[in-house]
Amino acid sequence: MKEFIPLLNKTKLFSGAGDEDIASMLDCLGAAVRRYKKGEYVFRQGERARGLTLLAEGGLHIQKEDYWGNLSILNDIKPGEIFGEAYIVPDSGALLNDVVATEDSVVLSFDLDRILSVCPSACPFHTQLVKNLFYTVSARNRGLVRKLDYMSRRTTRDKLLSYLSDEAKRQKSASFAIPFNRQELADFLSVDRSAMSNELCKMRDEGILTFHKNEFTIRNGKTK
Amino acid sequence: MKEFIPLLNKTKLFSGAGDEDIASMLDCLGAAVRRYKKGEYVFRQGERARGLTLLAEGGLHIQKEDYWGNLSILNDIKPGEIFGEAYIVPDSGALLNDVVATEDSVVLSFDLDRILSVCPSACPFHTQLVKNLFYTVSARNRGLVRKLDYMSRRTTRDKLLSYLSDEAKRQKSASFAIPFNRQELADFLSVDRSAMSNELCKMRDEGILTFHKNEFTIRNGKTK
DNA sequence: TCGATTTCGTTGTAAATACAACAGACCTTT
DNA sequence: AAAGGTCTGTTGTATTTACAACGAAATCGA
Repeated sequence: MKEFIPLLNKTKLFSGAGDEDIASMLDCLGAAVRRYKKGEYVFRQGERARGLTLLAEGGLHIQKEDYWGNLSILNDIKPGEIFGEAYIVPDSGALLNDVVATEDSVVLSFDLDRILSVCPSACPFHTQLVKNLFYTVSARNRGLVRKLDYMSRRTTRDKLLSYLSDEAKRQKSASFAIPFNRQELADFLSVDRSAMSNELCKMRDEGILTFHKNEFTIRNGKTK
Repeated sequence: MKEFIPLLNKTKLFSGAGDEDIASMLDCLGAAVRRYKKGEYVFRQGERARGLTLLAEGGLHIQKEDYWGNLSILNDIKPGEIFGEAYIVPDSGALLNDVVATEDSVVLSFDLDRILSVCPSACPFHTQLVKNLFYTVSARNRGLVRKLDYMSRRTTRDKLLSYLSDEAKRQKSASFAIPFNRQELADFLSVDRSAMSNELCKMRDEGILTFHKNEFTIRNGKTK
């Protein structure tokens, strides 16, 4: 378990913690390691969350598939990020989404009940952990609002531009990679893949942007 | 200020607090009262949040208007609910949305800095407050995910059905009122008002639902 | 290296949506 | 009661999108 300390040191959840803090938290919170092959489900819609979970290695998609097979991708999770954090409170109900490994992944899970209950003697960092958790949930909240902003655009082009320009701003570069292939991007923005592909090529021909696979470059300071 | 204690007693934020707890919190957190006429802005996009805010009376919409005048309604706030809670953490950046009073409203605001910093001696309830705050942000988080679920539907009909059936489930009744008129509902679901009105009437003619103004009834246990 | 699979772009058609314009119902105010 | 305004439903048209099908390119695995 100690092999994860260097990683955890860089996460927002353990921000401000020393190695010895993290070691005692891993123990106090009953951390467990799970490994998933690409394509395997970490959680399924309708389940109860089993605790706070953190991605150590690999990649995940938070997504949902309806009865007709339509896939909708809510979010992309990268190493060091937590997920399912909105379900660690009582009465949060069943999970609304599936969580799927997009590559071979390692997941750490922490005991549900011990996180929000105080154990001041054993874990001096516990207070800070709750605060960090709050920061993280707030950040997720703002991220969801940004996604709603993309989705509220009426046309595929506007959805694409708002997402891509936001991503450029977030990565502080006009050139950036996105964590989706074309089909996944379409499922993320809830549009048709072929229509989206068409629109991307039109924008490329108009000189608005260039791309190669999942690498995009926005031209002319188009940041709206 | 004490006139708000009965209201605050019923809010999730002060859940578990006694009257004396609330009174000392109001003092400790530097609560201030602001009043807004219908149509006035409580916050504007791009501002920095001034603190944690709670709606005491009236109604608010969290919304956004783009350069072309297209309105997008993110959320509806009712008395007892807090808003802007995702911005009380450091480095949260500027507000992404406007907050507008949909009727004459009374808003309580609490001091930003004192909420997450511990003041154990003065406020025995402070620890519980942070926990309640965390619960509330988590609940908001899940609400945003639900909204993303409506918005990810491809057709106006599916957007309407997912929203209305979800609202029926939430209000635990096949008959329920929504906090929007037609134009606002369209701006909430990001669809055209006339097309939406058309679709509503078609569904009524097909026997899927009935409505009168903002009162809807879903028939035949249609809850998908 | 070769074959199989996945990804991506392209096209055509049917369906759904946005937009504009308008009429009637309803509400408020005087 | 009348006038003015708002809200809602309706219709027609232009635009946009979804859907299906296919070929080429890239990727993967043996």
